[in-house]
Formats: sequence, C-alpha cells, structure tokens
Amino acid sequence: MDSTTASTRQRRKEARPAELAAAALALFVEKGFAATRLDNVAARAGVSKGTLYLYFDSKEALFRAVIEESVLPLIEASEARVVANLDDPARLLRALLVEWWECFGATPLGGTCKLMISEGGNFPEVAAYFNEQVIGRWSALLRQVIEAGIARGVFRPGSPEALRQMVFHPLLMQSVLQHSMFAGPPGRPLPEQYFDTYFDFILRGLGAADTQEPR
Amino acid sequence: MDSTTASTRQRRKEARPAELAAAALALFVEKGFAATRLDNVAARAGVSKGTLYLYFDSKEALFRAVIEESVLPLIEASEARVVANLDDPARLLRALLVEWWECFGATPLGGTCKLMISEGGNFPEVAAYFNEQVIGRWSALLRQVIEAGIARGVFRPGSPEALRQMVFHPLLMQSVLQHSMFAGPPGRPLPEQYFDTYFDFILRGLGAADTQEPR
Amino acid sequence: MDSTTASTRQRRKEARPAELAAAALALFVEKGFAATRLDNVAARAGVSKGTLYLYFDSKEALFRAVIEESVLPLIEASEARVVANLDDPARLLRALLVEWWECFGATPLGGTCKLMISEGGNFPEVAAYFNEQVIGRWSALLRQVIEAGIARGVFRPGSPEALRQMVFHPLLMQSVLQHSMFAGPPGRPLPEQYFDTYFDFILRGLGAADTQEPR
Amino acid sequence: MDSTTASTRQRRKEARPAELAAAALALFVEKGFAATRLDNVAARAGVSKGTLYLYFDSKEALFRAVIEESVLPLIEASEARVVANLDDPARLLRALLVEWWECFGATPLGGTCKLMISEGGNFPEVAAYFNEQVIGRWSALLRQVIEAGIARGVFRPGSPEALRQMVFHPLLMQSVLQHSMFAGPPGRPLPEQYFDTYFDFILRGLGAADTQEPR
DNA sequence: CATGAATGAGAGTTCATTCAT
DNA sequence: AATGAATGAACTCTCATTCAT
Repeated sequence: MDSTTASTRQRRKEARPAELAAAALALFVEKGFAATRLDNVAARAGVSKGTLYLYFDSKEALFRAVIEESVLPLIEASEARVVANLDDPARLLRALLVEWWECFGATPLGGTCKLMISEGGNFPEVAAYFNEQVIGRWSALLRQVIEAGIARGVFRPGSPEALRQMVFHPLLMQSVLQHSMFAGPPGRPLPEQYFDTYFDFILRGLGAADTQEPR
Repeated sequence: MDSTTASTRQRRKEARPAELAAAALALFVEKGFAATRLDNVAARAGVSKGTLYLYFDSKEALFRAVIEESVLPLIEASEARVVANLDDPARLLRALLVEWWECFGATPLGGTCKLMISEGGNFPEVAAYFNEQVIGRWSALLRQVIEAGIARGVFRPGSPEALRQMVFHPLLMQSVLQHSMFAGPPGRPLPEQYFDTYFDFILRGLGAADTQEPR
Repeated sequence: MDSTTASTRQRRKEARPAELAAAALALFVEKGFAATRLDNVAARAGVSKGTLYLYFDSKEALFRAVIEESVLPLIEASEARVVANLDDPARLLRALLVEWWECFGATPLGGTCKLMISEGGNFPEVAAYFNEQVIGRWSALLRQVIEAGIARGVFRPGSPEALRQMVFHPLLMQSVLQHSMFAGPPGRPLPEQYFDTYFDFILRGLGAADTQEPR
Repeated sequence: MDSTTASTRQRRKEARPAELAAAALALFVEKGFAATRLDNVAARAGVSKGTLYLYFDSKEALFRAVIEESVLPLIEASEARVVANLDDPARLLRALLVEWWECFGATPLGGTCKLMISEGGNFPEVAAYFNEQVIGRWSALLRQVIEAGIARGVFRPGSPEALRQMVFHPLLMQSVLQHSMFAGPPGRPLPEQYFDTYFDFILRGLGAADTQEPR
C-alpha cells in the first residue's frame, strides 16, 4: 500500500494515463483527431485498445485530457518570472520567448497549438478552455511586458495587443509549421541565426532603444 | 431542350465543379478533411451525394481539386507586379501584403493555409504540390523584394528567408486564426489600426529608413 | 411519381420498414433484445447491415418500432365489436378470446407479449406505452364484458379485474409459452379439445348459467 | 489464522457460491442474461469480478447454477405432501397452490420462471433440464390431484393436462408479471381478495361440488 | 445528367475472461 | 483465496462509394 511496496503493476497503473495521453497527443497532432485510430494510439503506447477505456471514457475525453494536461505547467512558471522582472522589459521579453520555445514550442507539447488550430472548431468547449487557460494567460503576460516597455519609454507607443501579435506570431508560426506539413526530420533545430534575426527584428519593430548591440 | 435551357444547363454544368469545390473548401476548412461528410458537401452545394462522383473520383480527389483550384491566380498577378516595381521595395512590400490579405488571406481561399497546416501530413503529395506552387513561389517573391531592399540600402542586411518569416508570419497567422478556433463572426474585419501597426512594425524591423510615412 | 410509375425500387422502399420490423420481431422474441445481432436481423430481411440504419436510428429505435407497429390493429377492431354486442356477454367473451388467439396470440405478433415480459424492465418508456395502449385497453374491454355479464346476472358477482385475470391468463400464458422455451415445431396448433375445455372452465368459473351445454 | 477467524472464513467460503448465485438470479431476472454485466453481479455480491471465476467457469455456468439451485427443494416437499392427502383433492389443491405461491412464486425464486420464459430459447439444455426436473414434476403433481378429484367425482371429467393449465396458469402469470414489466413496488402483496376469487373461480371451473366454503 | 437506396469495410466501444500480484 | 488491470473478440454504428433507375 505504501510507496515502498508499490508493485510493478501499481507503478504502471499510475503512469498509464500520462503515457496514453502522450501517445494520443503525438498522433492527434500528426493526423488530426478524426483521422487518428484508437488502435494506433494503443499500439504506440504498447497496450491494447480496451486499455484506453480503463482510463478515458471516450475518444473525445482522451482529446480533452490531452489538451488539459499539456498546457498548465509552463504558464505558471512564466507568470512568476514576469512579476519579478518587469524593470528590464527587453531582456524579460527575450527570456520569455526563448523559454517558451525551448520548453513548449519546440517540444511535443507545442503540437497542442497546431491541434487547437486544426480541431478547435470541432470542440468548442475545449477550445474555450484552451483560450482562457493558455492563450489568454500567455497573451496577457506578453502584453504586460510590452506595456511595461512602453511605459518606461523603452518601446515605442502602440496597441499592446497588436504589438503582441507582431512579436509572438513569428515564433508561434514556427512551432505550428514544425508540427505540420513540412516537419522534416523531427526535432530539427532552428537555424543558428534564427533567434538573432528574430530578436533583432522584433526589438527594432518595437522601437527599442538599443537594437544595435550585437548578441 | 431548346437553346435557352440548353445554355442554362450548359452554364450550370460548367460551373458545377467550381461550386462543388467551393462547398468542399468551406467544410474542409471548418471541420477538417476526415470529419467532413460528403453528404454535407453535397447538401451545401445543393446536389445529391451521387453527383459528387460525376465530377470527382473520390473524396481525396475532391481535396486535391480544392487545393489546386484555390491557389494559382493570385501568385501570377503578384509575380508580374514584382518585376515591375523592384525599385521601391518598401512600397512594393506593402502593396503585396495588402493585396495578399485582401484577395486571399481574408477570403475563403485563405482557409487553404489553415487546411494545409491541418491536413498536410495526411496528404504528402498535395502538400508537396502546395509547397512548390504556392508557398515556394510566394516566399520567393517576398525574398526577392527583401533582397532588393537590402541591396538598395533601404533595409538593413540579414537573412532574407528569416526576414521573410518575420514579415509575413504575423499576417499569415491572422489568416489562419480567422479560419480556426475563434473565428468570431465570420468576415469580421481586422481592427482599423492593425495595418498601421503592422507595417510600422515590420518596416522598423527591417530597419527601413522612413517608417513614419502614413499609409 | 404517381402509383402507376412506381418503380421496383420505390415499392421496395415503402415495404422495407415493415419487412425489417418483422425480421426484428422474430429475432427479438426468439433471442431477446440484447442477444439479437443486427447482422442477423439484416440477413433475415435480406439486406445489409447498413440498410437498417436507413430506416431506424438505432437498435433501440428498431425495438420501439417493432412494439409500436405490432399492437394497434387488433384492439380497435375488438373495441368496436364490444360496444355492439354487450347484450350476450358469454358469447361475446368467447368471440373476443377466439379472435385474440387467432389474430394475435397464435401469430408472430403474439411474441410481443413474451418480449415485453422479457425486456420491459430494460425499456421503461416502451413498457409504459405498451401498458397503456395495449394491455390497458384490452383489459378494459374484458372487464367491460365481465361487468356486463354480472350486471345481467349471467355471471356471478366478483371483482372484475380479478375475474379478468382468471379468464385471460390461461390463454395469455399459452401464447407466451408458444413463443418461448418449448415452442416445439412453430405454428403447432393447440390440441383440438383445448378451447372446449377452456371455455367450459372459464364459464363455470364465472358461474355462467348454461355451462352444461355441450359444444 | 486462529480457529475463530478460520471458521468465519470457512463459513464465508462455503456460503459464497450461494451468495453469488442469489445476486446473479436477481440481475438475470431483472435485466435478462445478455444484458446482465458480471461487474454488476460481483458488485451486488460484494466481491470483485475475478472472484466469480473462482466459483463458476463462465457466465453460462453461472446461469446454469442459478437455475439448478433454485428449483429442487419445493418440489420434493410437495411430492411428499401429495401422496399423503389424495383423499381430499380440493383441499390438497388449494394447499399446494398456496404453498407454491408463498414459498416460490412470490419469492425471488419465482423469478426463475420469468427467466426461463425469457432465456430458455438461448439455453436449450438448461431449458430441457428445467422442463424435466421442475415443470414436469410439478405439472405431474397437479395432474395427479386433478385426476384424483375426477376419479372421486369431486371434479367434473376433463383432460387433466388442460385443466391443470386452467388452474395453474393464472397463478403462474401473476408470478411472472410480478417479476417483469410492472412489478410496482417489489414485494407488493396480492390484493386480499385475490385468493378468494382465485380458488372460487378454479373450483367452480373444475365443477367442484362445494365452492361456497370460505377459505 | 442526376439521384438516393444500398452496400460493407472499418471505426469506436463493451465486456467476458485471464493472470500477475 | 482474492483482486483488478489488461485483453481482444464481437458488437453497434458510420459513411465513402456504387449503380439501378
């Protein structure tokens, strides 16, 4: 019963839902919800099809779980970081975006963005949840940083929401594309110079004072 | 039987494939390929399900046709415009992007991008075709303009491909999002100020000398 | 469109639901609802499995249709007969019961009684419908005849409902048993003397004046 | 480990099969064989699903056991009573039927009859066994009493088998209906007057001389 | 040309049965 | 002896595809 006597069976049982959700995420991202066969999900997780139903009530419940479990950890860490570093918005912005890319956008979790773009229309409540808990909170963070930058005169004035899109969408589109069509060899890193060009571009775009400093 | 009805029929007959493809595009974009029912496509086009098979061999053939018919017109017009106006890259860039948005991104055709992001992995040949004929040619155009700007000293030096992404992806993401999840009322226009902020941002990002000129 | 041009296809289409319901009734009665396979229903009706779904939304809908279509005709004919012949209750009772047996109890329709006994608990709304529209109306008819007989002094006094059960349940049980367990060769008629013994018994049981007359 | 707990365990162990069979009987009667889930049987008996397989080889073996254990006790007692009391057939008949109702028909065991009506067709050997060991012996008893009555001139002449059905089927149908569709509050007793009307009716039906004696 | 009734392979889901613990 | 996680065959239901009309 206690942790020391946990059997192999027990350990598997506790790990199962996460394993199954990971397998499902990969296939949902690759093929879409409707085109993903539960046989394939089960096979990828190394279990039989029936086992899926021990942990999830239906294919749709699996989808919801995949989204819900994929999204929360990063946001909270980032929110904590923001409140502590608003005095150097340019550096903070760069740190947030790099972290987003490395911990989310470039990982399998990043597939959730492609997945919600593809399937959101078929699952309005899941889309609403994702919008509130993930997109909304993350967007608010970025707007906060941009507003701080404008307030401090580091960035030029402008609509924080529009500027947020200019800043974030190139990186988001990178993530979406890497989980789509031309994924190439999976895990292929961005070209070396990408982040240099990216940050130079968005800081110039924001009218940041010191865009000339080399990296 | 008489000439009048014959010509009416004739017109219908010739228009049919395009009507069917338009109905299919709308539903493929809204629901995805696998979740779209041919019954619904037929109903939206006002024909019976069997009629679809008079014009398309299979659901997949319909998908290919949808993609193939959606993409060519704009590119050729844009290509012609580019060769004629390379001497003012900033103005040309703005004109191209506005045109792309108004003639493609904001129209039902813009759904094609969302569709290829969602379904490209399931249709590699279609994705390859789309990549070559649309993405490749359009990207080449934009790179050409950016390179011209750099060569003329209007834009700062940098990787043309990376810069193309910074310039184009915010707009592309707008189009994708409008055809996805949170489409809101369909056809909702972008906020007035969006293009002002957008062009100001990307021209600053490109290091363009005169970013203050009004649109 | 009109009846003369009705095609083979058309004629089949109109007859299909009844054919399918008849096949389903036979198998539901024989095996029960849960143990009946839709494959078998389709095969017995000479169609494919998918065809069932052109006419019935689900297995349960098929069950409802089977019950609802099996029950109404007899009742109405019997109700009409009753109001016209209440002045000779003994003869009327005999006529009603013979008719019930020949037009319902001994036919495939009689299986509905066995079916509702077996499955009523799993389909409360269907059972309620059957109870109101069939059992209730038929029981009311019999009670009416018995009450008329008591009022005229032809039958001895007693609870009409209890007497109805004594009168009807032997015949009902015959029908149920013939559609159950020991059906023997289907359509096996009752032994010659059964009805003689039956009517003699129930008329004596009702205290009818002239139970001594031989048939 | 000590003798006290060992004996408790022992008692549980020996009682288990009967507890499991009782749980199964209740659910088989309520829902039918195919619609009864072994999970539910196990839950109702307070054990896990796997435990069922320690005592019964399969769901069908459980069904056989349920039937076989439900039937024998009453018959033997009744058979003994019959041989000792054939000299007063009317009184004996009444006693047998009251006993059948109180010890079988009105108890959970009475559900066996409904169950065999519902499922007999799917289990021919079980049905044959039930037919021989229960129905056959019980019917023979009743016929014996009826024949004795006829021989003594207490009942009018007639086919003993047909008369047996007239006599027994109203009571049997009561039992079947109480375990079916409209069971109402379970265990609801028959109306007070039911047995009065019932015995009056069948003794009149049998042409018994003295049907006026109160119960 | 156009229809829509019919098909049947293939999907999601259930549940009797097994077996490592 | 008892458990319950795991299995996979078998079910209901769907829908792209066909073809007689």
